[in-house]
Amino acid sequence: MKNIPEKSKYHHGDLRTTLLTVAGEMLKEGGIEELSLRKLAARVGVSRTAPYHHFKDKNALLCGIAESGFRQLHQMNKRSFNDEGPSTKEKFSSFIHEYVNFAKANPDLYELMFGRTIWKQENSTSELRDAAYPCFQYQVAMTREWQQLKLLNHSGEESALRASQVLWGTVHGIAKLLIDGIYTDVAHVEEICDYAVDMFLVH
Amino acid sequence: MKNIPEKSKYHHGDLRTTLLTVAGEMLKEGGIEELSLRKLAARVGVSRTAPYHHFKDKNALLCGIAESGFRQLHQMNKRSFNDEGPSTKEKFSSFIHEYVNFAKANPDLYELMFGRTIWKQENSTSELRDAAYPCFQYQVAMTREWQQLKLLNHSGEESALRASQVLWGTVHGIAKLLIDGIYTDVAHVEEICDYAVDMFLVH
DNA sequence: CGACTAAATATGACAGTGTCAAGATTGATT
DNA sequence: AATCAATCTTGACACTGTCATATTTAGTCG
Repeated sequence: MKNIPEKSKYHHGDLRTTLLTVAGEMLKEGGIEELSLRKLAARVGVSRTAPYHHFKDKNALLCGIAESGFRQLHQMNKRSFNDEGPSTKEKFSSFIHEYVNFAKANPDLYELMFGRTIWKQENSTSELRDAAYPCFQYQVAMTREWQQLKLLNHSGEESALRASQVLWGTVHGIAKLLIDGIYTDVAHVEEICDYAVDMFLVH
Repeated sequence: MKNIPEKSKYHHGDLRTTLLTVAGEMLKEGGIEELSLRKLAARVGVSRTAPYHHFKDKNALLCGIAESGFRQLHQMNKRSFNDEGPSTKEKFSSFIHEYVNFAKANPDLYELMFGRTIWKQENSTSELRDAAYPCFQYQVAMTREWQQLKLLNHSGEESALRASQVLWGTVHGIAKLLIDGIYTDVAHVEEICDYAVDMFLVH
């Protein structure tokens, strides 16, 4: 059993978790560009290379942070979708709003989760993919149900995968435009989301 | 003395343009992470700090590259929208497809154009904004026309701005998910775009 | 309990980055 | 012909990620 040491200075005991936590804090404070391994190590009170015994490289650490982000997002979607209270239509609207608001509330985490940094050219850890793919698939499952209930505007043959790719594209795009600073009127996010919902619903 | 074979010229003559061109090439070849000022300078055959007489810093150079990207994109939209041949519905479909294919064909340029690198925290040059904003506004104008022709699915009060924000969000999101390596099936882009078009059209 | 091993941490080093300060060279203007 | 501002170079600095190597500690086994 590992007990959290209080005075032991050489061996930290729980460095991996601490690194992830503190790195998450730094991400929230100063964005990805302020997050360097050296600053992180200094803040945790450890040498510059100590993190390398818990993460293969910086990319692996970033994957670790993103991993927890995907678990959060997945859980948020599940909780919302399984809520017995609201109607299906309301839950569809909630999905759009909550997704965008998640990105708005955690801009740097979202940026990391979906940025090319960790996804491009085989950078993604298998652990990251294990957290992300179920999250993606859940969105397809939700879309399938909305589709079967004839909620979504569409003609021709239905495809839950294609529809979810479009829906996801929409929320992702809106979120990205917001947090990258291109949409400057953050105040109108809800209006944009409402409009998106209205454009997708069948009338 | 220092005699560079062929033509030894201390003053380059057109360094600013050359830097933008070569930087664009390097961006296309190895992505943004391979584009460093020092490598650029070396490739152009100039000292590391020479670029600083033409661009305030690296960010200004990146803004310059993105600038031409926005002019390209704007022109593409204009040409497509003013084409007399196809129907309005077909032009709406073209917009979606062409936008996503532009991003697919120039992934790193697109990434740069819409990335937080140049937009976040007052990084954007005024010249960049002068190129980008008209491009954005043109998309609103196109959307307004589609809306007035009752092409787009929607109930309630219409807003060209809101609709264009949603449409733009959709194409931007699909493009981003593609070029960031999250959608791995690049082969199905056209299908996704077709599906998006179908979801937005009124039936 | 002591010895040994493997895990965890530290130090030094290296190549790479953006960018500033100060000096060198040049083309154009006076 | 002399001057001057624009242009380019060299040197330097503080960062960064990461490797090789040495040091310390925790856990295990005899």
